[in-house]
Amino acid sequence: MPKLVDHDERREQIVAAARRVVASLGMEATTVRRIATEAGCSSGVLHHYFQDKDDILLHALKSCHAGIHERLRRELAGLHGLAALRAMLLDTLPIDAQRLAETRLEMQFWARSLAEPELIAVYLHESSVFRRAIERYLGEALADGSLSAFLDVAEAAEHLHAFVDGISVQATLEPSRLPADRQAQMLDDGLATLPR
Amino acid sequence: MPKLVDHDERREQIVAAARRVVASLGMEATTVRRIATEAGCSSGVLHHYFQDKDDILLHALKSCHAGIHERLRRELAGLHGLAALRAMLLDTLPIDAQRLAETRLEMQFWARSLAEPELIAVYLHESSVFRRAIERYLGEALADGSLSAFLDVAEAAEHLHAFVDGISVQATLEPSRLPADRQAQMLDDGLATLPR
Amino acid sequence: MPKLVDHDERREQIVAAARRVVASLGMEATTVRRIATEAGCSSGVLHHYFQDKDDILLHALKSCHAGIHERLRRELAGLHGLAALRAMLLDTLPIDAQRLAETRLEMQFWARSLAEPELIAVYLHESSVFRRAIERYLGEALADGSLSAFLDVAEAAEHLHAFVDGISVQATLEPSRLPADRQAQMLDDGLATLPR
Amino acid sequence: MPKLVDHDERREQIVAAARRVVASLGMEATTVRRIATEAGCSSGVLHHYFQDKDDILLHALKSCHAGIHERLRRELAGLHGLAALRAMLLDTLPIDAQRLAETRLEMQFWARSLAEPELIAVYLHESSVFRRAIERYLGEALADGSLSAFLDVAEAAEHLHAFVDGISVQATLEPSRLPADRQAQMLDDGLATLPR
DNA sequence: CATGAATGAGTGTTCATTCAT
DNA sequence: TATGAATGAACACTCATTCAT
Repeated sequence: MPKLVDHDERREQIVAAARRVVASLGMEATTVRRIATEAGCSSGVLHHYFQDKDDILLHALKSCHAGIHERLRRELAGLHGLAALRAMLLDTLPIDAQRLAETRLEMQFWARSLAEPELIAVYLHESSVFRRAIERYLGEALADGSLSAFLDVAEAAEHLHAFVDGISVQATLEPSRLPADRQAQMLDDGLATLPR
Repeated sequence: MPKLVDHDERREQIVAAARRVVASLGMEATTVRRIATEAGCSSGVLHHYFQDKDDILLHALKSCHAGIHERLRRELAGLHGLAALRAMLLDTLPIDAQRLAETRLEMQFWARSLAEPELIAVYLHESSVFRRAIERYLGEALADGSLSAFLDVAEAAEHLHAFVDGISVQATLEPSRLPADRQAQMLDDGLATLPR
Repeated sequence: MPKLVDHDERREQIVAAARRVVASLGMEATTVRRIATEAGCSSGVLHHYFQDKDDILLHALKSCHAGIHERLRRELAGLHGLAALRAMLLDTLPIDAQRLAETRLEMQFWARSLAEPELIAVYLHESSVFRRAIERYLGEALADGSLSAFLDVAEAAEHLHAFVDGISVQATLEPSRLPADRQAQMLDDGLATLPR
Repeated sequence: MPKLVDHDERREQIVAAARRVVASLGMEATTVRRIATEAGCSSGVLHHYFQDKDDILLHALKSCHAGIHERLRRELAGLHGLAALRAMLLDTLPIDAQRLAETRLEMQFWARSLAEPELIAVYLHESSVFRRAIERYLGEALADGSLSAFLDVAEAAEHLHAFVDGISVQATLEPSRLPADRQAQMLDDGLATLPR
């Protein structure tokens, strides 16, 4: 009988380690050896589970996205319209250590994406999914009368997307200036500009 | 002191080369040799003018900021209030090749900043200056009556800053979706939410 | 002892796989894992049957030799003198896919032998056996009068050995220039120079 | 002023080191570091002069060929016909330490060539040049009457080429059995079979 | 000042080998 | 006996930096 290892679990461990390293040390300081150390294994083992370093990093990014989706699924259960919209947008902001790590990782990949078409495709897909979710909740808000029927949903989604990305950037680069409550306040103010 | 002039000129050449390399190829592909090649000199010469690679990159970032400030000084001459505000914010968006390069460079440094305190200090200062400029123009708009006296200037500046940063991120990662006129439209829509 | 049969059979499978890999991909591309894959088993199992990689390769070489001997035994049955000599020499030339693979493998081991005494011993033994066989058939040819009594058998054997090795090298490195019939023609021409 | 280094001379030093390493230790034990050590420099410097390891090895092979050609040019000056032919063929045999090293290197590349099209092209060219030289000298021998007019020059060249390659292989794998005088004797015996 | 050759630590990756299961 | 996960040394190669010229 072979050594019993849950292949998928092991991959997850490595990917989680990669996420931690990228988020905390940045992309430039992220080496295969450091990921291995963080994962508590030797460097060679990473090549049993991933093709190469890029493969690990790509999975780290996708894992981050998947984690966010999973969390959203739980948190948005039963929510609709503006309530769902606010919850979702707030959830993507770096309002705690976990989310800050996610945004830091995302920003590392933004930089890398600008030189790597494969990565930018991942971002574009994610971005599109995110905007469609915003549009859905805006649509619900329109339907239940909490927003004005004259609202251009697509445009508003675009605005909100840019807005929360901007907040994320600044709250990540200068966490002390934009603590969680400041971010939430900004978000609520932004949502308040939507026509009722 | 003619030598000194040459000296500064040479530094500028190198810094400009570094800016081009970082903006076009990304931080990871930016090597001292490539900067030297782009600058049309040998790799060794860079260490006569800069302490090390980090020093070059730091100056590249500052040079980018200085260039923007210089441009703003020219473009905003004679402008006040909302007109100045719009012009300034529009000027930071990636609406043409030059500004796109600047944003690409900035985003590369965002990622690097997250692991380098010295770089983040540069960002924080720049960010603060930018926000104060926004506040000044908002103040002028308040004074000339084009904006409601109830506007919280600091808060609005924060919002606008985040908003244009968000637009920048998305227009840089997905230029086809957010061409110049879309960006301008978004900016104008954003400004339109300010209370009159 | 049924286990023993399995044991030897398994060894043969591995050795045969090793021969295929070395002959087709060359020594440098021959890894334990590739041999295992080719043999249809895991990489770890190879160490149950062989001490290490060198041991596998050594057996691959010996197996190749044994296969040739076995084939010669069948093909030379009933043949004597010049007929046997011609058949044997022709049999070692890369005149078909099987023999080409054998020569390719042999050449891979030549290179490796130059740095490994243990391998060169195998070659020397094989070489000596081969030359003695040539001498035996030359002796028979002398005895039956098909060759001149003045022939120096040992010297002629040396010549023929070198000659067929040379043909093998060239036919292996440039198969298109020396197809099977060309090789046979060269061999016959070479044999024709023996004094009658 | 830059450090004065004769670029071509440095390349030659490295190539010479590579030749020594390949010839003495074999291809498998030939690492970039070992070549660097043998050349008396650091491993990084090799990449200033060559693209990669393959490039170094390719140049080592070509350098070996060039060296042989240069030597032949000197040794064959003024020689014609059979005398030139004998001198040339003898020169390629591993009759001394220098030529043995050359043959050992060549055999390392034979093995490697079987998996690398680029290398085999080098061999094929060299092989063709060599055979044409043999044909030229045979033609001269025909013309001056030292060989029979019925000789098939192309075929004889092919034979001689194979023959000296075969002698080389055996003298390299078993130097004690085929010392220089034995090789010379075999070559002369082989030449003696040419029709007068 | 300028050059670019040289260094050597560090990178991603491969691989024979070991060993818990 | 068989597995294949794990190890870690070794590899080719890159690169910021140094320095003799």
